Amino acid sequence: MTTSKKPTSPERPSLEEAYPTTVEGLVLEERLGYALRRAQLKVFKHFDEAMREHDIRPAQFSSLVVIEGYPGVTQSSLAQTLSIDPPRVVSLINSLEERGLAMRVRCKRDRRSHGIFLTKTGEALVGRLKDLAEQSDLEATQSLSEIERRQLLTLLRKVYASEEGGD
Amino acid sequence: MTTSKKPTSPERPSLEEAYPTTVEGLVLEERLGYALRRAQLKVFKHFDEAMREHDIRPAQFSSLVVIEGYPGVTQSSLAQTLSIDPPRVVSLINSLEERGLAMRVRCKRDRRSHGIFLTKTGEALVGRLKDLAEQSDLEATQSLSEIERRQLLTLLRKVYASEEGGD
DNA sequence: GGATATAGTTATAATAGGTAACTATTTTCT
DNA sequence: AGAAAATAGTTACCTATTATAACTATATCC
Repeated sequence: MTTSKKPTSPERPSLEEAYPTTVEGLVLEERLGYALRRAQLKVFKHFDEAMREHDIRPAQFSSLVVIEGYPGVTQSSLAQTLSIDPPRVVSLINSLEERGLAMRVRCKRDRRSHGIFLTKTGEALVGRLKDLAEQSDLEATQSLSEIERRQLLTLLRKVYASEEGGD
Repeated sequence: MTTSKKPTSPERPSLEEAYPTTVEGLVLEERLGYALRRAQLKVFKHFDEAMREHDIRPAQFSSLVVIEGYPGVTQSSLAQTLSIDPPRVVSLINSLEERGLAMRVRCKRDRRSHGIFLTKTGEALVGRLKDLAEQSDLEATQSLSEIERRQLLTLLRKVYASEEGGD
């Protein structure tokens, strides 16, 4: 209906009164999804900076950490753990393998699946990366006290851990 | 160095002992960035479902809400408020305009800039969308008490509001 | 042993997000 | 006033992320 496409303000909008260049989100600030996205944006920005030297992206880091904790983990297992889908794992592991950080080992029992292992370089690197990530998190959340940071982590885990209907 | 590309486990990895299909994140669970991403994934999934009927994406919703709060807001102002860059705003407003939800009005004072306004349909829709978003947030965070939800929001805002070095 | 399921892969497409360069207008400075 | 610089928006382009569908090779089930 074309009649509904009129501007809501009477006839001539009050553009003479310009708003400051940045306005507050108002209702938006009450939205959890929005707050999450903004906070994540900030934390990831710090993370990127911290990892730039090693050219490691978030998903690569997560993979490395899981592989370290579970040497020989399968790709499907990794996919489920990280909540990403199989094709994504392929390119992820490819990139790690190309850089000599991890490698696939064909499983003897079930030759369809691969176990993934860190190389020596991979193992050395992931140790360093964990420190950098830790420090990056702290910097990104400087505005929080240690208690608040812990609280935040707990609350976030409580949110995503309850996979009710899900994937 | 090729010598470093050997698997860390002795010679034959213990693939015989397969891990369960989903393993825990271990160190990963201590990472704020990871927790944020996972929580955001979940909340956004709910949001998508809630908005599917109206085919509205998160950025479109945010824009609509800001425009509603500040009728006549300029595109650059919107960009700064939502922390996105100008080209992104263009396609965003284009999509809203094409669907008859918002419209650009050239500013008489400074004819370089446009004020953005909701149409009548846009205004009607955003009211409905805000309810849906609110409900979606509640569903996505069912595992939290009302107090915890409030706490989480406060902590998240505290994180992203402190724009220290950044944009 | 043939149907079915699974692990991984490939190809492909949609989308988000970001940079650089361009147009139109306004402001600044001499 | 007029040239130079700045600003708002746009366009074109490029990259990374993520999801989907189809394919292969193995393994399991009846």
